[in-house]
Amino acid sequence: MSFDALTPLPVSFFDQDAATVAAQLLGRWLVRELPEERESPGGRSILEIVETEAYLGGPDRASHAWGGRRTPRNESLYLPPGHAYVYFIYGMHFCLNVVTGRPHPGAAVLFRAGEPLEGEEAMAARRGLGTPAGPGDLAGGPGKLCQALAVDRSQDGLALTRTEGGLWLAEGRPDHAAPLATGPRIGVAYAGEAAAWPLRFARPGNRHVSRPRL
DNA sequence: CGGAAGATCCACT
DNA sequence: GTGGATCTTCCGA
Repeated sequence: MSFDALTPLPVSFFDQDAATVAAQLLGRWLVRELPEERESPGGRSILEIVETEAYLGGPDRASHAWGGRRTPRNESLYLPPGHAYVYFIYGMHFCLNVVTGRPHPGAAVLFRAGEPLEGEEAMAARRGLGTPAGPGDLAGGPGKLCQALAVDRSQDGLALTRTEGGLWLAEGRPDHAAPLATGPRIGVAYAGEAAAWPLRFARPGNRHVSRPRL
C-alpha cells in the first residue's frame, strides 16, 4: 500500500501531549470535502497547517477545560483524542480544535492558520472574497479558517481521524527539517501565569500565519 | 436573573 | 492602533 498524503492521521497521533501534537501538526493537511449543492461551493478544499496553539486542560487558565470545567458547550473536549471541538465566539466566529486528552483531560489543539493548497475558489467564495486572495485572507486566523472550510457547531464532536464526516486531518507531506517558532498564545492575556506559556507554534516567515507573526 | 467577557475580524483614522 | 459588531455562555447574586 503506497503512502497517500490524504490518508487520515491515526488516533495514536493525537494521543500525545497537546504541545507535541500542536508542533507535529504543522505541515499536515486539513481536508474538507463537501457535496456539490446549489448556491454553495462544494468539492475538496485543502489547507496546509502553518499555525497552531496547545491548550492543556485543568491547570491551564486559558483552556476551556480550566479547573475541570465541563458544560454542554465544551463537552466535546472530553471525547477521545482525534475528535473535533468547535465553539462559537464573539457573537460571530467559530474556532476549530482537535482533542488530545493529554497531558490532562480536556487538552486540545486550536487551528489558527492554514495555507491554501486546493479549492481556493470555494474557500474564497465562502469567505466572501474573490480570487486571487492575498496571503492570510482565506485562513490566516482561527475564525477565517473555519469560515473558509464551512466549519461550524455542526462539526462539533466529529472524528477528525475519519473521512466520512467530510473533515479530517491528513498525513500531508511534512518537511521534518522545516523551522518551528514558538511564542505565547494570542488573546489570552487574562490567563495569568499561563498567558506567557510558549504554546503557540508556527512556521516562521510563512505569510499565511496570523498577526502578530512569530 | 442580569451582567460581563470572550482562544476574532474588519473598517476606519 | 483603536473601537465596534454581535450573541452565547457562564458565574455570581
